Amino acid sequence: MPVESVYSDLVGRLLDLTLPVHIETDAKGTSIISEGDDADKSLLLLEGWLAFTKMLPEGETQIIDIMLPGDFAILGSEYAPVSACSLDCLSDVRYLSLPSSRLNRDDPNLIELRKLMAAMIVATQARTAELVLRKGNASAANRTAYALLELFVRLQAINHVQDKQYHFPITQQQLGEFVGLSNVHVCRTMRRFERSGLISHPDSTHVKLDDIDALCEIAGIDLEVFANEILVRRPA
Amino acid sequence: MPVESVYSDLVGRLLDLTLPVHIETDAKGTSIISEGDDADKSLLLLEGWLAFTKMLPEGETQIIDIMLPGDFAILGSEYAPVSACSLDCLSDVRYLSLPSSRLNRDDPNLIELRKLMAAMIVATQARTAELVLRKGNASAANRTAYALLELFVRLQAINHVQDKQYHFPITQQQLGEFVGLSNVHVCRTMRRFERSGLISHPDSTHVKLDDIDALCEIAGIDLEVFANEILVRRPA
DNA sequence: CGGTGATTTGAGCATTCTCAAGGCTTGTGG
DNA sequence: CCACAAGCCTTGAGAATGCTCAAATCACCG
Repeated sequence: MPVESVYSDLVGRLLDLTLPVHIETDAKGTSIISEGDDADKSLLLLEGWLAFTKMLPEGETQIIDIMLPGDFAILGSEYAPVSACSLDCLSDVRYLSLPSSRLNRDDPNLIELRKLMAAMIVATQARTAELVLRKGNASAANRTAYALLELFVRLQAINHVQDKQYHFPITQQQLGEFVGLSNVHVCRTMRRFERSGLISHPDSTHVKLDDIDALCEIAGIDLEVFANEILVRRPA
Repeated sequence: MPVESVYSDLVGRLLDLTLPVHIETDAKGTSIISEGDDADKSLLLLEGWLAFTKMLPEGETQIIDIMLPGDFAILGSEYAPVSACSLDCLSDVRYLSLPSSRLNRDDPNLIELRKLMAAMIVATQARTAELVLRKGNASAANRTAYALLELFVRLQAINHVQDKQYHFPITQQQLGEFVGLSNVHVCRTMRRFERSGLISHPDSTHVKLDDIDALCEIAGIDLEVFANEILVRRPA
């Protein structure tokens, strides 16, 4: 399903403004931007999964945030033009690239657009805050369950979940880089979930959350409260 | 030193706009906002230290980000009005509270103001990304050295560092909540630094970084590159 | 000078990591 | 259609980092 139908307000507004916007595409594995690059622009993801990543000098990689279709992010701004992260394609992607200067003019249409962008920034910060919380204090099971639920909630909001099941294009290694575990321990944890009947793998690129209540229990979240925090509350 | 002189452009612009802005004050230990509260506003810190915090159900607290004088943060926005974090005073503070609606109008003065705000958001995201990176992969020494250097760089940018030394109003417990270590292990790590001559404590509320190069080595950062990423590059 | 809260140090324990090896799946070329 | 290669998943065993519990010391404040 094209995300345009879901996020039609934001995308529609952008296109209405006749901004010099063109859709770009990149293949899985490509790096759109590298840490330290100059980038005075924002990005709206239309299709696929993107990861903000950082590396320690020793080569350890960390995924800071995963962008899903419809998500918006500021990569850099005029007075802070250095990208703090790399931006890697976890799957094939389509996105809009938006120069900062185009979004900050006096134009009544932009007021509404900026409201939406502010909401997305707040949502992103909320997600990252949850990630930090879990990395600091939580067990491997907690973090893994949380990651599966976060993706579930966000994908559900854009109609990418069917029958508690969604497309999962990343490896256990990458999931580990996201939640802060070794690939080995991700595997153990997921296998444990599977054997307990919490999740299953209909095929190698999908995951199904069979017992969402149990996962919420392990992750320590109330699904409804959680969704309120990390999703943009769309204007009616 | 009043931060107004340093951040005069941002504060000055705010005051110039005759926005209905008034300075608020709160005492150390106070909670300005709680996780889940409605908050459709932003905040500009003038003096003192603030912490964004979150808690797991079991009671484990995590500091997500520390705000220092001059820092700006969006707490919530119209379409994402629920605060994802609590906001606690690590010291006595003075700050401006700014309703979102006031910052998003058609007004030439606001264009420049929004540029500054965008830069602060990017800087905050960069800091948080670094924090996530370190929580995921780094040792206790790395994380502790990093935290000390992050505060050093940020405080230096607002002239709050003298002779490699700065005011440090938080406990080891709180530092642990920030870097994701137990208070016991923070203590061990800091004592090790002290015995190795990397840091010292001129008095109980100050810390001095005696060997910054060694700390950078441990934290795995290049101070100049790092400053470029996490600081706002001020317009000339 | 007692009391409260913070820091310091020790000892044992637990979670997760690293290293290693085997199996499975997918794609490619003969 | 089969053989092989590459990448990913799975499982085991030992090692290490950081945690918890506990107790002693220290600093500040009324």
